[in-house]
Amino acid sequence: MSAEEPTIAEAVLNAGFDISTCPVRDVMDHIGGKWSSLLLLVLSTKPHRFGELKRAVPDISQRMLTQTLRDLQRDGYISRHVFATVPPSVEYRLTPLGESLMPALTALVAWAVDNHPRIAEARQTFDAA
Amino acid sequence: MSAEEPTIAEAVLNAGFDISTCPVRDVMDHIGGKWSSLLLLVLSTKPHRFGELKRAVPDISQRMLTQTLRDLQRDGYISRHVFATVPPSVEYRLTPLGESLMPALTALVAWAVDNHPRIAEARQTFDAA
DNA sequence: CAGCATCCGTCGCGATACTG
DNA sequence: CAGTATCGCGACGGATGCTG
Repeated sequence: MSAEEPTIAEAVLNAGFDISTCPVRDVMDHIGGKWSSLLLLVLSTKPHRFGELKRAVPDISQRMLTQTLRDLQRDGYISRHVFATVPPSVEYRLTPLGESLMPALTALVAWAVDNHPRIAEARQTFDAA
Repeated sequence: MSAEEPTIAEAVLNAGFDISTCPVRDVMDHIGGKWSSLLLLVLSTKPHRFGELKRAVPDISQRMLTQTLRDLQRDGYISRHVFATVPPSVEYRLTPLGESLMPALTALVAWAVDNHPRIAEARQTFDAA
């Protein structure tokens, strides 16, 4: 049964991918957002407060930070803890589910770092024509 | 030097991530597109012609198929081979660079398949409140 | 400090029609 | 068969100002 075992790609493809049930779309469409992966990466080092996240990702707007954090929370990647202090503070941290995603995500990031020069080169070559 | 070795996340974060140089953004922003990962997945099984890709991903528009393929080609993930037959046929296949990406990408896909139920559950819980 | 509300521009993406 | 061209909408996302 090992000789003709379908690859992961084949398995997913053969399952068909209706937009409502396809895990690839459901997951990729969310962590593929403009800020999601970056925020997950930041939170993977340690829990952060709202302001810390804003400073860690300088060019994110307050609006998108709030919205992206809520989306990540909704999907169960991160948790939100409110401390009723004065002034108030809110801490965000990865959930176990979020942590379980990190190996795969960092693998992709590591690939990106390694192959970034090659991509830049490919782009130059393509644009030259 | 192994005790305090920075993680991949820390390394990327400490390097700062200007929008022009950050590999995470540069790569994620592209393969995070609506169709990119799906097409790469399809092409990872074997080379496909334009029409085959269209049938393999039924709900993609011709416009987005053309555009996404061109973007993937520009970044060096796939190559395009024209056969001057009648009628004409064009074959797309992964480049070595594209193939080198697949392990990391399929790892993410595998995670998505495994944890899809958990995400759906998290969403339900969140939306209930 | 940690948001929410509003306005507004950009662009991703689909639908349709046309071409070599 | 494998595209290109044009149109249009809706979502994404930035800037600004207000609140508990």
